[in-house]
Amino acid sequence: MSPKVSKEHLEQRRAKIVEAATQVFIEHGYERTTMKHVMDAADVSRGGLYQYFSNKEDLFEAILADRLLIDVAKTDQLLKEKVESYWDLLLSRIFGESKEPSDHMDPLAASNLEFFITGRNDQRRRNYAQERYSFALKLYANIIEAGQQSGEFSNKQSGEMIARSIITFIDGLALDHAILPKEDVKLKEQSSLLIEYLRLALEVKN
Amino acid sequence: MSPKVSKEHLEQRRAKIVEAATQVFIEHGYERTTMKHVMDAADVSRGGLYQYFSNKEDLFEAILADRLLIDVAKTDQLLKEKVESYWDLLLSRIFGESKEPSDHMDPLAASNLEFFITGRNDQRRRNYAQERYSFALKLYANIIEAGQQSGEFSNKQSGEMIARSIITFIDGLALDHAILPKEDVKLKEQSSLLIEYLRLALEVKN
Amino acid sequence: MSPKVSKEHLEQRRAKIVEAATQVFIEHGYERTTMKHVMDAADVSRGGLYQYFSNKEDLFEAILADRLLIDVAKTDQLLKEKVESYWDLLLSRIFGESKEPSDHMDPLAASNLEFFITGRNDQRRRNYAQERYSFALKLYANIIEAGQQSGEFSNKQSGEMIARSIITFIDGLALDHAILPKEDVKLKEQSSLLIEYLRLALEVKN
Amino acid sequence: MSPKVSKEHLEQRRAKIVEAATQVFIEHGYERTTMKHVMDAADVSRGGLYQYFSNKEDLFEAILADRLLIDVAKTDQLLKEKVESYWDLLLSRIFGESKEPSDHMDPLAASNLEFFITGRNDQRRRNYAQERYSFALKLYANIIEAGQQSGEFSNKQSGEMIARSIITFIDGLALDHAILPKEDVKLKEQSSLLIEYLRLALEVKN
DNA sequence: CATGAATGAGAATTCATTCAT
DNA sequence: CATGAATGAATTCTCATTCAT
Repeated sequence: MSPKVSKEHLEQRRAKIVEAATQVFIEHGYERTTMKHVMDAADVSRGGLYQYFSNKEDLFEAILADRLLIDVAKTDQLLKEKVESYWDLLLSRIFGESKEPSDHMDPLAASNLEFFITGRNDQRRRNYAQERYSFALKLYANIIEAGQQSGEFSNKQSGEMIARSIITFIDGLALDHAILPKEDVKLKEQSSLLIEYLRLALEVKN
Repeated sequence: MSPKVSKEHLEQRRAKIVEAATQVFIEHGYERTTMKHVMDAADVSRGGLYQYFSNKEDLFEAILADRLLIDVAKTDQLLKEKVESYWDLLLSRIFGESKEPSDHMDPLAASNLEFFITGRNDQRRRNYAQERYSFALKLYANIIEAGQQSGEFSNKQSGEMIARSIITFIDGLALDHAILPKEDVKLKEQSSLLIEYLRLALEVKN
Repeated sequence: MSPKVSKEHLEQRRAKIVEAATQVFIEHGYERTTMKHVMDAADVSRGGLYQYFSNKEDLFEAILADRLLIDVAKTDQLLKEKVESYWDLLLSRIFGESKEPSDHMDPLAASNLEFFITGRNDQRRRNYAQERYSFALKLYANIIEAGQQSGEFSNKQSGEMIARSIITFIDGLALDHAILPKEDVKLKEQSSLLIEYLRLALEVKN
Repeated sequence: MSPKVSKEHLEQRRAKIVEAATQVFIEHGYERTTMKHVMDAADVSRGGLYQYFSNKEDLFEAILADRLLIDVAKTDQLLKEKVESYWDLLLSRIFGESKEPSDHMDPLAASNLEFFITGRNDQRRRNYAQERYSFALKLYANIIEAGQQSGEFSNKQSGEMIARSIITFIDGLALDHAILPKEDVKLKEQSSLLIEYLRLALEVKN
């Protein structure tokens, strides 16, 4: 009994839904998008949608997981390519390849925050949030601690705490960016301040 | 001519609703609380509730406004009492009277963020968010700039940008505190890092 | 124990409510006006309003009754003044003093129809409707029959049936006038047709 | 790809709702019927009902549209069959196949009037009313004008105005029939008067 | 597997009427 | 008498989820 449809076909269909749903979530936010929105955007039937994702939460988590995978892949490549300096590595981790502050932010970030904040009383969601947090924390902390051991960074501050404060600040930026007009957040300038701070805190040589 | 009930009674009733609603919002968050929740908690009838607040948004904004008033009053008093050093003033503005990092956070903060983030596509809500942001920004910026002019703080960094980054970081803390278990946010430690950073950025003497 | 307030005062108050309510009913129609609308327009308190009229239906009926009284008074005067010809009498009864078709209609007529048609399943309302119908019928019929007896009108058609058809046609006009744009109803022209018809049916000499 | 249920099934279901709703509207009138009434009568769930009709207004308009279609079909057939005399055509248009006054009236007529009269301040409803009026007007006017051109009717009166007055009178009849007891309206007799009038106005030969 | 019709719990809001002061 | 706060029944509409075909 071979499956009626190929695995690729299923994968394609799923990918199409994920992509369409991402756009919908970006546009309407997590709470306000309905399964109907997704159905229409992905051109799937109700039943079809539920075949792949058993509810809105599941769908959103799938999007997050997919993106995490991509993110991890990027980081892995980063680690392979450029280890000239941990400082550069840290910057590219924070700001992407350009290693420079930009006035752009992941368009899904707002819905992301929304997802976790509206679900903060739900244990499942809390666990998921924590998992993701731990993951990100480890990522930053590893880089910083490696830099400290190599002597590139100072040991004055705990690497983990610096990592935490990076995440906190970026979360704050994402939040304000979601809520306020661009003129108010000054994404770029604030990012520069963050770099400035890190340079001081880590006593980066150069 | 003679009103049925005294003005105080009305105020009391309103206050009772506001208080009860605050607890409900703290417990369930903004999106998840329903007017029914509030009715039950405040022991008011449906109609009674709607007499005072014409919908959930209105009710929540009333709570925010009430709290802002209290906050402003506190700040005013602060300004009258202690102007020994702008550094102290800034700290008491950030952490309250104790001027010290604590592991406690305004319990309504989470719903607050939720309110603004789920309503980020609503113009009315955006305006409201911006208004509140501007208000807070001015508050911090004024203190910092006064400190700079007095020579207590360095001019190296723009006072306004520092003010912005304080807000961003605090927002990030509130967000993470809402979502993650206490052990992860390390409110107190991160607050200390913030102080450390400000000390560096403002080149506070002492 | 003399009453605390004079009877005139009460009458004035009542009249004020009736007048304001009339305007409100004209503007919003019967179903759509709320007691709140009336309260605001008449500048009375809720309780005050209910003191005079125990509900919306009662209020509306009071308005109708008041207007009927005025109408009856006018007719009485008509009868005293001008009995030169029953034809003239009939016309002034239908079109008012001018005895001529006009493009204007009692502004309350629409709410009137609405009142009776939405309440057509209510026995009380039906009775009231019938009462008013009988009254109007008698009015027209009396004039026509008197004209027939005087020889001014022909006996070919039953006076009562003509009276009925006058009412029916006027009701139809009121209805169409309420619903359709002025251009479509052609109130004046249709009224002229009615006269034309009556002239034929009654074989009016002149 | 394969739809769950046949198109016929959907049509049947829709038809069932329309039919049930028609009965409900006849019984309670437009304003007084609630979607719950319809749900119960049609044995549909709330969601099911809203799947087909997005609100009460939509539902009612659907009923009207369905009936208009039937009406148009009947007229078309009429036109094909009997063009012996325009007079007969006119009568069958007014009174149906029997061409004779009857003491019966479309049971939905009352709700129909109610629908338009309670919605007279709503632009959408007004447009709809006008559209329907224009349609009916053209229908009558066409017949009369054709009769005038053929010489069967006199040109003395404008065909369009006669058409208007027919509609006005029928509307009046429907109104009175909705509100008053049968004994008062005398539908049959008044219809005869209408015929009499038309015969005079059009100077019908025979 | 895919479809989309059907379900029904639940939330918001309105308003006539009552009644304590 | 007058006031207007309080009540709560009633209604509309939405949407996640199920399930027969």
